[in-house]
Amino acid sequence: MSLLHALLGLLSYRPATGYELKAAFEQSIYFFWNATLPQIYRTLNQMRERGWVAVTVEHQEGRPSRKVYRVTEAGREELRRWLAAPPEIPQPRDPLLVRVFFGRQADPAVLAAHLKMWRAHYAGLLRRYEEEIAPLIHHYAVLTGAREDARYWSLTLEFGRRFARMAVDWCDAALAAVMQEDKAHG
Amino acid sequence: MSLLHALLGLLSYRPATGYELKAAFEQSIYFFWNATLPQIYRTLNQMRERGWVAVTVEHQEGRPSRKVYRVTEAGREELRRWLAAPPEIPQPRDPLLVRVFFGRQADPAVLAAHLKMWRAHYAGLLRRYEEEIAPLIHHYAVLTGAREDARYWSLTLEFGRRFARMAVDWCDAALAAVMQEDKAHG
DNA sequence: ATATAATATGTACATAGTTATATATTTAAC
DNA sequence: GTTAAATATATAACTATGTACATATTATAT
Repeated sequence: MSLLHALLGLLSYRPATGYELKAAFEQSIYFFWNATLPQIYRTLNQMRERGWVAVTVEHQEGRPSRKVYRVTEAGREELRRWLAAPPEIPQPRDPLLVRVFFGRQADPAVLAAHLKMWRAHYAGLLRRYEEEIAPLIHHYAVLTGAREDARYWSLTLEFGRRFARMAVDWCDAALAAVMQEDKAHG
Repeated sequence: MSLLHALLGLLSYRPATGYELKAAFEQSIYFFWNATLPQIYRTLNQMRERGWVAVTVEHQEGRPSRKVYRVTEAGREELRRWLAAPPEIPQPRDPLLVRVFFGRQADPAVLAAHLKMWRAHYAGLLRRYEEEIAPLIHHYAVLTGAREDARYWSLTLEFGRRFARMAVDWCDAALAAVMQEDKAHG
């Protein structure tokens, strides 16, 4: 299960609470894996049951206690084992492509609007990669001295960039085709 | 729910059994959505409960009966409604990218092996698109006269082609980076 | 003749993921 | 001073998906 191992991986950098892990996700793993808070808390419980993380409850006067999770040696072993296991090929699932597939039965103008919205999302993602994520990786690499790690983070960022660029380009081509259809038959 | 509407879409071409729908999936929708047989049967039951499909049981002597599903007028309306609804942006989930992200903690040689396996998958998919899926679309378009539909099918095929090509290219770049790492520190 | 694969329809169980809700504190804005 | 947003930790209920198993027929290969 990738979520469990993604959490194990993040905790291998430093101990954290469930909430902090969710925040860490949103700046990194989010782009190729994500989880909601309830899912993270449930998975952390599973990890504790298996002895892969240990919990320290930090009591604070008059405030709810923080549950800080840290990876155990068994957890580090499990992470290494998982990293060496052959990767599963993901099953892509995209509702837009289903809509395009059956596009003949839809209004071309509506389909074009869908494509424009979808294109805007990936164009925005591309901008975010350049302006937010790339500097963030550099910042972390310099600040924490994780230069070796940063090389691998950059590889996944590069995947995101290429995917978003591909999505925008395909969308332009699809939009041209759909709008031609609209003119001819609408 | 995209699965339900993908089934509705496939049934809009012609009536079919659950088994036939699974086979149809594997030649088309499979590349951007898929479902197992149990899931298809369960969803067909839901669709029947909502009045979107009607079932004809074809009894055959000494053989188990075929349950042929056909879309109702209410079902066609639901499909049109769904096609016009704004598309959800999918959350990408790829275990390989999680492994690359934490790649610093793995053996570079093992990571390279993962990337090679992943690359081979997308290279094979690209070949399959050219040699199997593209001719299949042409075949269907000519045979059934669904030339208008075929344009939309081709748009989704083009997405698959571009994605696979991007995946192969990124993999080559990532492999070069990882193997350099292996030489330097392995 | 025998075995295997393909056709055909499911149930039961397990896993994964999302949405809604509850609670309480701290910080910033008005 | 009050309100709203962000921080922080969850539980419950629901939806979606996947794996294993059960059953029976037909066609094909050996």
